[in-house]
Amino acid sequence: MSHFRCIAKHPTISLVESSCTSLRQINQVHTQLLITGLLDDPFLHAQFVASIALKHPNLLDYSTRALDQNPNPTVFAFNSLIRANSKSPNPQKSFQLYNKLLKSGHNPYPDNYTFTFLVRTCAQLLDCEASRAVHACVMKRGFETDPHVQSGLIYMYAEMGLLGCARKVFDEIPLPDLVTLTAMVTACAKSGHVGFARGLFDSMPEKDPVAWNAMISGYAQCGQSREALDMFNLMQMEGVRINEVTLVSVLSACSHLGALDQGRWAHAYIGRKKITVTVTLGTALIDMYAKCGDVNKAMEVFWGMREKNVYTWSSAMGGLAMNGLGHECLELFALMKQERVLPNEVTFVSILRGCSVAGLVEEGRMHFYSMRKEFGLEPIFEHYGCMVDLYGRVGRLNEALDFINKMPVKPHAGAWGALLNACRIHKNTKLGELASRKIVELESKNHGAYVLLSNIYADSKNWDRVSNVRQTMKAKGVRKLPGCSIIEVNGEVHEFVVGDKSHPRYGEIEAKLEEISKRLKSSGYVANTFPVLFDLEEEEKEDALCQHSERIAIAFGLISLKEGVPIRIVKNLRVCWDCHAVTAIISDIYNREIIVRDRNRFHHYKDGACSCKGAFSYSLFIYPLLPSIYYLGMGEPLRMIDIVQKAAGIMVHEQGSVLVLPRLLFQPVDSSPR
DNA sequence: TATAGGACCC
Repeated sequence: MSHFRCIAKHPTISLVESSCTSLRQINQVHTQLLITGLLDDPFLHAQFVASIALKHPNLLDYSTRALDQNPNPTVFAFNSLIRANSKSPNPQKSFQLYNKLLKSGHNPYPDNYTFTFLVRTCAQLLDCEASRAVHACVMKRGFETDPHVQSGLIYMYAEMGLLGCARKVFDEIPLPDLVTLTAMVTACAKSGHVGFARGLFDSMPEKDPVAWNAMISGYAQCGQSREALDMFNLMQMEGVRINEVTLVSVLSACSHLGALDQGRWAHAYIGRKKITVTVTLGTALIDMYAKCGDVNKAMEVFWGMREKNVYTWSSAMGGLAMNGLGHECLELFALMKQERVLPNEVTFVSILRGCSVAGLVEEGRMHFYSMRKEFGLEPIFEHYGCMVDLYGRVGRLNEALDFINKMPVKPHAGAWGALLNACRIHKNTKLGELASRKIVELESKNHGAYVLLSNIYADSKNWDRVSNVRQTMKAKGVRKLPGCSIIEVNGEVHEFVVGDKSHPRYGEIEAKLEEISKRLKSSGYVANTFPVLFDLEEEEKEDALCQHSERIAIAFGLISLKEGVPIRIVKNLRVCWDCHAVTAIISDIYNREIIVRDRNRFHHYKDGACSCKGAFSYSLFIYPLLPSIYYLGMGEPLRMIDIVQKAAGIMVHEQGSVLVLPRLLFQPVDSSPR
């Protein structure tokens, strides 16, 4: 049998890897190998075990059993199984395999590979004790000088948040090489010390694509998306080879920034360089397009993908829900079930959000209960929050409260937040007080809870209490996050904060803001001076001219983008009511499409209307009045300009009686994604 | 066989 050692892979093994997709086919090959006695060869046996373990992670039991079918399994066979298990839902099993390896007596001893995989298991489990034990074994067996083991240990400690330990391993390496340096760069970035990671990266005498990718994904994961893109540009300038991993990180950064141009460029690059669109890369593309507001393109990518997994489906469904297309999201779920792709927890978050934006309470309930019954998935906080939102938004406040009280886990701030928001919409002061008290108990610095509560008091003209809330906030040092908007112009990302005057073109921006203000006035717009909406950003306004970050960004978009090019803005907070109204009017008077992504959804403004419909009121920290007036007394959208004037009238005269209309009246303004 | 390894909800 020794001749098998001379060839890279036995043809039968190649068969397992390439064409065996079903258990039945693998069984056939397996039987063949058993009958012919080929499995008695330890080398071939190891190849067989390894190929099943790594290519078919869902058949781990099968490959584990196959390990026993050779009396002298090699350490390679053990290592492959340990590796496969470290990535599985039950990583502990790799420890059992390690014990088995130690007990198997004769030739196989753990080697450096064994430990690089065991270390991954520890990182997966976040088990400090196991980590220390594994590190001790590494020392005992003398592998502490192996660069791969070293970098594995660095990775392990970083994953556990023990950067000090990672550092210690690193410092003991006399001459760190590319691999260990890269591991340390990753460790620093993962622990949030991305600046330090960069310093280390810059000090590296040589850098390969892996090192560059580590740095880019480090920035992307720390939320420093702009730096990630800068790094990517630098990487290109240096002529470093760009691969799939690079592009996934880049697309992820684009998603966070809403940098559609850069994302499109990356997509075109993939096409130009004929890079294979794998499931991961395709999913990253879908996510990018959806989060940049181009849901049509996201779906185009989705339909074009041959292979789709649960990530792909969840991503597309989440994108549809986020863009207000709840019915389409549910349709997609039906299709997903038809294709027999098993949903996971994340899929259900998308489904429930879809139900929420479409106002489908019963359907949402049905899906929520089917999670456990049909799919054995335990609901997590997000799902409970979605359910409270589902009941609350249509005014079924008691059911929402009931739902919270019956939660098998301690209700989190998000669940109470959804209720509080519903109380604001439906003017339930008493329940609103309860909800906000609960939130503050859980998160004493949750500014959203204070803002919403004060809005509820303001609705009932209880000004004393409004100022009480404001005082409490001051006393407790609760501050609102500064609003910040970004806009991409010619592939460059510009960032504006409230009252920002730092931009080099601020002079032009200011002139544009004044012009906008004038044109708004002449179109009949009355500036939002209603005391009803207590908006903390109000305090930060510097003059009569609205200085909210998205307005500055819009003004900049108007002066710097060609006519007809949609203005795309990404905001870190929710858009406020006034900006929402104003943006719609700007879209009309400047005949410009404006797309704003706020904290968790999209607003597509066109010809004076916004696509968000009722979805404007979503969870915590929102200004939910608009949708109620949006469709007032009509089956179809009013022009924004009318709405604003109407709203002004209504709000001035009848603050307490703005009606929330049944969701059935909401007509989609958007086109269908397909 | 290993270092980067990424995508869906947060």
